[in-house]
Amino acid sequence: MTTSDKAHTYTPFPFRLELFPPSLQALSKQSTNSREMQGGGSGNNSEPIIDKTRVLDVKPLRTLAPVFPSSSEAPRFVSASPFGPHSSGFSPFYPFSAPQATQATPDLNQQTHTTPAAPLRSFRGTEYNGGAFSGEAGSFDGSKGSAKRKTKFSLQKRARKSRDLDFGLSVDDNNFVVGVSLSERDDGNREVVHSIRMRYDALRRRLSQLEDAKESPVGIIRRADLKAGNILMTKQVRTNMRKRIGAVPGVEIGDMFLFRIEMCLLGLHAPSMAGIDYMSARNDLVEEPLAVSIVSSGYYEDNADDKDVLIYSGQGGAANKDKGATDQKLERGNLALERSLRRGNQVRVIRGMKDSLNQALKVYVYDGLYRIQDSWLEKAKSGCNIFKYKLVRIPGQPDAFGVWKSIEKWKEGLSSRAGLILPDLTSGAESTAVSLVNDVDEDKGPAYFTYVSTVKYSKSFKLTQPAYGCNCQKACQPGNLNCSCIRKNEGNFPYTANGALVCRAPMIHECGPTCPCFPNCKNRVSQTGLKVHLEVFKTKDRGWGLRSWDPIRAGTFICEYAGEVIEKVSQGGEEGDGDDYVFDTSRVYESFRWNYEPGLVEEDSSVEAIEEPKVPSPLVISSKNVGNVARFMNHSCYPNVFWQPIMYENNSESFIHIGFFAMRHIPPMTELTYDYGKSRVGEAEADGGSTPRGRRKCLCGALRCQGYFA
DNA sequence: GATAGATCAACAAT
DNA sequence: CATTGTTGATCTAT
Repeated sequence: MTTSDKAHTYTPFPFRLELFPPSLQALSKQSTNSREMQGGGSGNNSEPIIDKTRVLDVKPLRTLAPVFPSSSEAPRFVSASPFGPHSSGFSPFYPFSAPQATQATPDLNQQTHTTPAAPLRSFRGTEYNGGAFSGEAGSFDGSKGSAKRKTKFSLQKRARKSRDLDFGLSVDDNNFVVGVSLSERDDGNREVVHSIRMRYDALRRRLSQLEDAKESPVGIIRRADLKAGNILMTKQVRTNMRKRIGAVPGVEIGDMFLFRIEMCLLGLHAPSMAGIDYMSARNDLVEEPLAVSIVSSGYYEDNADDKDVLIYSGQGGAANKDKGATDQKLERGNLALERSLRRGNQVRVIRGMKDSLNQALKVYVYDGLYRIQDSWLEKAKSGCNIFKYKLVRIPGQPDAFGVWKSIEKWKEGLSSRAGLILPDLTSGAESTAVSLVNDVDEDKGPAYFTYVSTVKYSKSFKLTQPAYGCNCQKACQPGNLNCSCIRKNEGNFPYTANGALVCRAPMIHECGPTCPCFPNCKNRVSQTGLKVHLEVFKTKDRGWGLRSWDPIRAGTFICEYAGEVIEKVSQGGEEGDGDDYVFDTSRVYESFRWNYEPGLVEEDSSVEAIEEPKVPSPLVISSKNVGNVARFMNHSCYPNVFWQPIMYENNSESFIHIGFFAMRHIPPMTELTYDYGKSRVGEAEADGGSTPRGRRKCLCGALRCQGYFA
């Protein structure tokens, strides 16, 4: 097989050769070698050698006659798929040094995917994409300042009006069903993928919230993940339904998932449970199954220690309550993997592992494309035969699972973090250490400041409105409307059982230090300190930034904005004083949609939660001299973190805190960013194209970067 | 009191 | 249309 063979096969997709040019050749050679070696026993590599002589009673897989000449590596039957995986949008990410934008907004850097220029924007207000609520954002164009409040209410009305037609399966004139066009259901892109993911998780959190509030007998298993998935599947809010070999448009290496259903909705891995996804491949000679993706979840005895090599077990044969373990058969997924080995096909690999923050939960990472290099039969612990497949990662792809592995080692102290300056820059002020790292230059740390973990109000800024807490005697129970703290949240417990924020709201009311409920009350999420292991690190061109060693699930509380509440400086030239460390609720922030769509939940047929934050009076916090990790978070026009006002009382006084929450799932080592907003002063100068006076050039790198901020 | 293992209902794909 | 096999939350034992 030669490169030109490939080029010929993939003629419609010229990106293909740009993808992993050196590795393709290298790997082709490898797999050819391994095929040649098959008759002779073990390969010539140094991977774990399995004693094949111990396997009895079963014909070796190798007796299967190859269906195609070995040169037919490139499967013709998929020639119609949009292989340009990240084709157009292929932008490698550099987990340890890249500017945040590369990771946080890789999708927006390129938009030349195969999706036809469908009038996506013309769809009603339920459509939103990632952080930029484009459908609505348009209405903000040119709007200054006060326009925001007005829109907050009109947004509600419009959304409700648009829901008059049944959200069922009917397709409207534009071929859209709930915001996903027909063509996007076949072939996705980054925007659609982000949109579906956010809608899914918002719906899932809302369903969890409703379940939490029900008084259901213990032992009942609640699967909000499946329920949300089922609703979106039924409504056709899904993409990449056309199966394909190779990359899936819109899904990037390193993307993280919490539920199998998420991967079904995105077309990354269709089966909701089975570990092997395959498709029937046909040419003039035969029809045979070929594997397209696998999930290594820990259910079988896989070996997933190596970041580039995965020893994967076939499916079936596992013991369950009705029957004991049996030998696996060479059928379905197992057969597909075997065929893919012969054909040298790429196989997508999703690696599952325990969530470092909660061992009971699982996280999945899309680790890119692998090729199957070998297969054999092996005795499982049960004594039955199981198939084993050796998958090797195609070189040249950005690290994904490898990053997680490295972090594991840093945590265990097996290898130290390169460039570590301080193991804990908070000197114990936070319950979780915050690393200080610079692997970019010689800078030994940010300028001196005093670390505090919460916001400090001076006397004159105390709010004087009457403050009262709840009277709950234990932990506040979701659904208990006798709890005044819950009533203040419109009767909804603001957090799921896992502690994720369900919805944005004008204000979140938590139980305060003087509420009588137990300290383990789940309505104190923002008061229990840092939970994720954060790292302050030197960016290439934007000073210090913040990122996490732990995966962060959408809705997770990250930290609050600590500092000193200050009297708002009269706007004007004075801001040139150089206080870059200011948070100000009165700035103009990009509107975006994060909450669930009520039309998708029976209980919420006509209620729409208002998202825009609302504080009684502008709150300005300076963290220049006194602050916490939040002061290191950089701005992005396409952020992955948002702020949310939170109020709770202490000794009959209410205080507002600014909490930061994850907008979407954030894989480890991805820079955390939020929208700094724009000050209203100088807004009129903002149309000139260049950075207006007093503003700062934005380096976030997002496609929709506005060019400046602050 | 973390933590591993057992249990069980859910449900998309076939 | 019934079957299949794996999942994620919860329960139980250590």
